[in-house]
Amino acid sequence: MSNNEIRVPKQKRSIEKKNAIIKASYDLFCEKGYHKTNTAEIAKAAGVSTGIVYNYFQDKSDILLEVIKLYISHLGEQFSSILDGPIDKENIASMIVQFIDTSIASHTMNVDAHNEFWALSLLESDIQTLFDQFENTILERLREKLMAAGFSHNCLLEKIRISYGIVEQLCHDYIRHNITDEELEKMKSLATTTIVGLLNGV
Amino acid sequence: MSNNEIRVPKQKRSIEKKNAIIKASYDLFCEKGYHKTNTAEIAKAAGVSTGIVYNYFQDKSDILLEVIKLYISHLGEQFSSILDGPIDKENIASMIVQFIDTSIASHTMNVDAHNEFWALSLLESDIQTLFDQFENTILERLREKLMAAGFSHNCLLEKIRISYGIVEQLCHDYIRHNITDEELEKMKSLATTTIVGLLNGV
Amino acid sequence: MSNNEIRVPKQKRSIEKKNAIIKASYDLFCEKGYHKTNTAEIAKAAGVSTGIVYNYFQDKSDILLEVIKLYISHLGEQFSSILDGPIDKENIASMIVQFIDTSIASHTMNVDAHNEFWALSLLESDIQTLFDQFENTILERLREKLMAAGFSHNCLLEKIRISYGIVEQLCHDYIRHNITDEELEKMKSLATTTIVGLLNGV
Amino acid sequence: MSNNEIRVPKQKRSIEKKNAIIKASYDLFCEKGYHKTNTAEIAKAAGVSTGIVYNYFQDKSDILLEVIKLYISHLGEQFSSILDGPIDKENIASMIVQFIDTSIASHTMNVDAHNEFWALSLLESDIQTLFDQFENTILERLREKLMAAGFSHNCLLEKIRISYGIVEQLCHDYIRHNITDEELEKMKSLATTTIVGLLNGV
DNA sequence: CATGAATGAGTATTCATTCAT
DNA sequence: GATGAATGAATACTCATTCAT
Repeated sequence: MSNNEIRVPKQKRSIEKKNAIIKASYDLFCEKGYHKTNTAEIAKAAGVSTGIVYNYFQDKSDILLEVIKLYISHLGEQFSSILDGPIDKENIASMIVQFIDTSIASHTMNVDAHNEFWALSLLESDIQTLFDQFENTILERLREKLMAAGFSHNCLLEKIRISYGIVEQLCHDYIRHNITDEELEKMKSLATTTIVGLLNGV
Repeated sequence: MSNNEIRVPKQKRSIEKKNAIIKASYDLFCEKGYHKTNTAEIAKAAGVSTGIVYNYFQDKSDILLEVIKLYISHLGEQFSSILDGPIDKENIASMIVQFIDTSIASHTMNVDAHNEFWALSLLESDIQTLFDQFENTILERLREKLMAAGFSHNCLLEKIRISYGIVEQLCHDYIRHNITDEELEKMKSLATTTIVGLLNGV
Repeated sequence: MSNNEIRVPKQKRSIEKKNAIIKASYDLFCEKGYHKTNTAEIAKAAGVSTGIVYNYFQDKSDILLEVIKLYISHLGEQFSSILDGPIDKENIASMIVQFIDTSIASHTMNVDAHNEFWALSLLESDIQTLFDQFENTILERLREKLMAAGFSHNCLLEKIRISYGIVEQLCHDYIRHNITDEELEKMKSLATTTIVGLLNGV
Repeated sequence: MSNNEIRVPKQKRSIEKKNAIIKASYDLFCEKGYHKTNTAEIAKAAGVSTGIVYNYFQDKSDILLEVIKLYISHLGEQFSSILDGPIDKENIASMIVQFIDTSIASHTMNVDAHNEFWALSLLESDIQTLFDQFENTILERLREKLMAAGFSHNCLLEKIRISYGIVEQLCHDYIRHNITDEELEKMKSLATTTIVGLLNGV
């Protein structure tokens, strides 16, 4: 009741400290998992006392939320070059290859983060919402890009969702090592062809 | 660690007791989640003492493993009618629709179980392996079926993996309520067409 | 939610253990006060583990409630000889003297317990209720006794309440050392006379 | 312990600040209780920084002591009209009624303050001493008044102590709602008669 | 085999007090 | 003097696992 007054740090030092806590938590959650990381460890890794953590965060799950936001912003950055760049209807295949490669890189770069945060998103609706919003934003931006590039408006969002599923499955199979490199190449090729066909279809 | 003498129950009563524990755990994990269910609750729900649980299971995570196996066997049963039945190359579209509907039903029937166990699979490699094996088995059986039905062997497994991703994404979007029923119908239609094209493609 | 199942111990060993916890808590609360006694100390003093405490008690304040009940039962016992014995209208004065002496002895015997538990009764309504019930019971039993002894029914309970106040003040003054022994004797004498007059009055 | 240099504020602003802290604490202690009020809340309510509190007070319990003094001075004021006014031996009954009414009003006005501070007085000897001194002062002043009004010197202080106990019990019963309004009236009447008799007695 | 009482390590959070600025 | 960010010790309660009976 009384101590709900979480500081919104405006001073540079405070912001740095809050970010240090988020960063330290991010690393620990990836390394040990959220549930197996305790607040004392977070404070120590961030170079602060245990008490001060609660000046910046409501509770431990509040830290998690910020960590997830950080993770999602990383994801966003990785796709920004594609989403911000121009799309040419003629070169759509190369753009899809680029998207696939970026997705694979993004998943591979930090498998632990992906697994941990994705798992937590399935368990906590707050986090689920964040991921859903992110996914929707990305897909919507893609839709606008593709519309601008002259692709048919017909069922465009649905086509993009299906395409997104194809790419996700590809990443999933790759990360889990269910497939060989040879298979991956075949899948990439098939995926690209399929998506191109889908987008160009009626 | 030293007490590895977990009984493999052969007596009928023992087997029933072990199954009761697994069933009770399954229900509780779906209802409350694995982490929020404690062993005392499991024992009580199964109608046994807390101590006896450790005669049948190494530890709590060992119970989880059995529960996951049960869940996976449920999943397998749901797809068995499709996988056991005949596949006709001409009617492939209707078979795909059936597969999609079964997948959606399977996910929808117990969203909690799906979320909970899927999340745990991301966090524990033992469980991940079980799911991977299941996925591989299903996809392999599909491949054999499709080969028998006369589909081109060329990249067939890769095509199936991509198709599987399309269906999973569809289920995901449906469960998360990101899409309307109208969108769902469009996606089902698109998905079917795309998969048919994929399987019939070069 | 799930662990509200506080055992009501029926086995002899369990009852002994529960009583050991209550007794140890009683002593510690008197010695250090309720707030400055932690659950680890209670468990240690009772010769049990910290965890088992929560098999018998809901939480720490639940222990306090039982301790208060024990204290009140002690108080009750100390007055039982007076409340159970016969009262003769002619010898009412000596009975009052006896009551005063018992009250003083009761307060003096364990000043710490009196102060601690009385203070807590002012801060927690649960405890206040227990004390109020005790006071009401005692006064009611006195009323019945006095009625049986032939005292006027008129305003009898009110007279008893006032008399009770006189005795309490006396104990209070004695314990706080506000008064000398000489004063005490004078007050006892005055109190007795006043109460006798009150009870015999119209 | 080493920093005993608590400032005795002489500047007007300092005194105001100290008083603001005391006043804010008084209100908070009544509202939430001493233990459930933290120093950050006190500082905020007083409009000062948390650090400055320790320039004026040794520690938190030192604030409490000042708050108790304030409370006691409030109590004193409430009785001053009676203690300062003239007492006529003939009209002693009405003066007693007035005293009773003032006592009840005083207790009723802020039951929380009464309970909280009275409880703390039982737990802390410093506070106990303050209350004892107050009680002794009041009773002594009453004694002087009554002597001046011509009442017998014989056992006068003892008579007053007993009378005081009667009034306190009355307030206690009233606050705890153990008694009905009808009972209260009877008790007030009986109390007055008893006290008058006591003071006029040998 | 079976019981369920007992263990005790583990953890998020609070808050009086200090101290760099 | 004044600030309020920072400290870190303290504590109730949980729960997987064990073991005496």
